[in-house]
Amino acid sequence: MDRMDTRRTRGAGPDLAAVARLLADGTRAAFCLALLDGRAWTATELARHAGVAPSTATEHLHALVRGHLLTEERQGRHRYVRLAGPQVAELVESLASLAPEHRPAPRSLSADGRRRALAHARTCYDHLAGAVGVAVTDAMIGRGLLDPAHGLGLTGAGAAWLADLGIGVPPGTRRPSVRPCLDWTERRPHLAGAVGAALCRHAFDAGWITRVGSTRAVAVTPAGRQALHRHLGLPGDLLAGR
Amino acid sequence: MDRMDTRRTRGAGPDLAAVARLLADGTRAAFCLALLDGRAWTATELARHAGVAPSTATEHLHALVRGHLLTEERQGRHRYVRLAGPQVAELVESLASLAPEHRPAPRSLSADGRRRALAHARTCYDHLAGAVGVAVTDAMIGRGLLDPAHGLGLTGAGAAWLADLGIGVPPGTRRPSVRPCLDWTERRPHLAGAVGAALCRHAFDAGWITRVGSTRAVAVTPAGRQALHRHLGLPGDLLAGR
DNA sequence: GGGACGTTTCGGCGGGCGCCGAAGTGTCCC
DNA sequence: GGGACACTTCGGCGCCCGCCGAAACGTCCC
Repeated sequence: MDRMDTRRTRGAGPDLAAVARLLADGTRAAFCLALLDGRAWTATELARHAGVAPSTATEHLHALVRGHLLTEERQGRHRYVRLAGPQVAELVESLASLAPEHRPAPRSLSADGRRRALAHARTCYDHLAGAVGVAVTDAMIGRGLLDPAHGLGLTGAGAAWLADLGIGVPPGTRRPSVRPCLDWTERRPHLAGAVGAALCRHAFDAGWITRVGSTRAVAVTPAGRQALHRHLGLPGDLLAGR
Repeated sequence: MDRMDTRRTRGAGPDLAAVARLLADGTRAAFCLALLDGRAWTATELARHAGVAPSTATEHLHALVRGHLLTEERQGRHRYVRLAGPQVAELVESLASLAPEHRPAPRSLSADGRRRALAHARTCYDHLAGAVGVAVTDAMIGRGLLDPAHGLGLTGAGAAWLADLGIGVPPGTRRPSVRPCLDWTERRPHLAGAVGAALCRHAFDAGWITRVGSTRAVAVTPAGRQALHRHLGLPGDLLAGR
């Protein structure tokens, strides 16, 4: 029997495998995890982040762009890449959530700490996730700012609340203003979409939250605790972390 | 520089890549797509389905079980495997939804037809998805059988409605009785969880829907159209497909 | 123009891994 | 017991592909 015949593994096969193969490499996976912060990175930044030569990074980025997981944007001698969309971010998140690191009974103490920090509060693409993200969403529903009956649509009161905080939501965006996004720790929808992104950006700008090191985990600052208590009635102990 | 140092690709790397690598092979992907019907398959069935030797299938199944994507159950000389849970099914679905086959502007006419059939109605793990699945869920919300305010919880009227149809939902199950599941065609939650599974099973048993060939696509039968119109008020033309 | 720098292309190397067939183990049933 | 059958283990083959460094290309800025 001809060998070529049996080697359909890498060649034809279901298209599903082609997408998975893009994320099956440690370096490309590291790129996507880094890009999960929603920002655009240059090729060199990603190369240094993952610890590979620039030429290697170029090849990986080509593959990811060709596979429609990333979009690129050239500016002068720089090449910026970002995740191609929320679906890609969700895919990366759900892959990570099935990894051994996030399975019950974690191995090491440091891994456990990392896991808990991420479960508490983190960015998911461009909005807040984790226990804090879910708590914020629940509080907004409880105060009538979001309408759970219409896919977490923004109510009139919600729009006023945002305006009151000085949070503007770009109206021209194609994305639905709010969109539920399942959380891997809570398995419950939380606030994504344009509103979620705007809220998250404001929380960073106003110093409510800060990034923990260079990870996706975030910490709620004392000012953030105060603000979230005043504006949403969230209890201080929930936001204290741990 | 030592070569071992730079070869962290396959070895260490982010755990995300390890999960993706399990689905990055055409044969393993074919296994998971087949298992997406929610049933348990034997190793030999899967081997024949994917066109590989039994020994090859064994190795793949070991990898998938070790990676917690599949669970196994030995019965006599048979080894049954099934997807490890709804999260895995969702992962496989979202990988497939990002594959070129499901991207806008499909290539061939046959691929287009397949795509449309799947978009219309299909099984997703153990419940209904596609336009029909979403329509059923919407109708149930509209009739007060599901409560969108509590994560698509079953209302009292909903429980009575199910009982009236003779649909029993196993109470001992750990899974939440209803659970939203995002649809790749509609990008909207539809009815999953124990209730979704029971409803889907009943629809098959009562002859409301039938499988199209050996794919995951399903067709609504004339009897099914009648039943869905009577019990949920769904219009006949929506269910006619195409 | 010329140097600095971000990015790309290309060759070459080497390990990982998916494939098979043959032989071995366990289960079922006559 | 003995044969059929589902599954597993093992050895070997060969391709895929990720890695690098060197050199080329573009852009920017002095």
